[in-house]
Amino acid sequence: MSQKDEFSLQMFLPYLLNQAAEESSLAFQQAYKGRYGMLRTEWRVLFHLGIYGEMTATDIVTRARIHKTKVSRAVQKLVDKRFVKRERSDSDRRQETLTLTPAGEVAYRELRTIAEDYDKTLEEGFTEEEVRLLRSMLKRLAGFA
Amino acid sequence: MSQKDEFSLQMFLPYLLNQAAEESSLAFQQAYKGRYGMLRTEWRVLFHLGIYGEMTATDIVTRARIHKTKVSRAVQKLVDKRFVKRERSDSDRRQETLTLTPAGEVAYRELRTIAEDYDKTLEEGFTEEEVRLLRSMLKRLAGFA
DNA sequence: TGGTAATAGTTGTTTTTGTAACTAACAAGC
DNA sequence: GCTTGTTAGTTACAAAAACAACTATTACCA
Repeated sequence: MSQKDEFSLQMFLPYLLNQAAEESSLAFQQAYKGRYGMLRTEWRVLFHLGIYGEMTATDIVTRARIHKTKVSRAVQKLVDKRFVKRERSDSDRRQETLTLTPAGEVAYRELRTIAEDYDKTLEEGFTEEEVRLLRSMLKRLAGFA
Repeated sequence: MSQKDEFSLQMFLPYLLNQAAEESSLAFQQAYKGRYGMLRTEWRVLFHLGIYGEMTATDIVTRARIHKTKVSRAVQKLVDKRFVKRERSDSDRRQETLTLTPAGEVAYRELRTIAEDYDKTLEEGFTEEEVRLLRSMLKRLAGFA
């Protein structure tokens, strides 16, 4: 299968980023899907609550850049799984404050440990400096910087 | 919104990679979706044929790591758009050889130019050496290396 | 050569996502 | 205090993805 055209998909950053993101997400997906039957948005919501504590759905929308319908559905599923407690706020009865239940805390901590360990295996073979630079470039490409 | 937990999502490579991939894909999506009404799998198939020339659907499945049902449906849409010609192979009548039509070549070349230009804007602000390292790390994370 | 397995690709069904429209609560101005 | 606009979150419907089952053809091998 020789090249007809000298352009390479592996030179195209959006393509390369997507492939790297998909490949590197596979093993972690086993964890949250396999153990807890979660979808991608669900573990992200769980982690946001685990990391930042009490948040509203809109806080998560803003911070994680997930569409509000996806957040709404993920929260509903996490509530069904008894991982998240949802309470209408007294000061503004439109919004609801979300917090992890004890079971949610346990799930978060287990998944966080898996995430940390897995991240270390991804870093294997690269130097600390390389990883530091990779993260900083990715943050900028992601628009975090 | 202070941190309750010292773990950071921005330190977790799968998350960071996904955010960077999504953000960096947005602008290019405008091009293939807006101009040609294509989906992600469609431009990828188009590019594979543009780059490598004649291929079978399975070749694309293997090389692009896209599930065969997605490839099958993307090919169908590209055939409907008159961008791809599909022919049963004589040597093995199970497989079909795919090639770009002249209109497909035109679309490919236009999108490739947009891709190249866009890639350059993504690289802005980084040194050549940084970009080289980024690509090499992403290739390894993607399992290309 | 005839039977079983493997491969190429498609189709049908179920989940998940995307988009728009919706309800409920609050805010602001007059 | 009414009207208009905005915000928080949900729901309904359409589009797309995931997964499994299917047809047709070829390969293997006893």
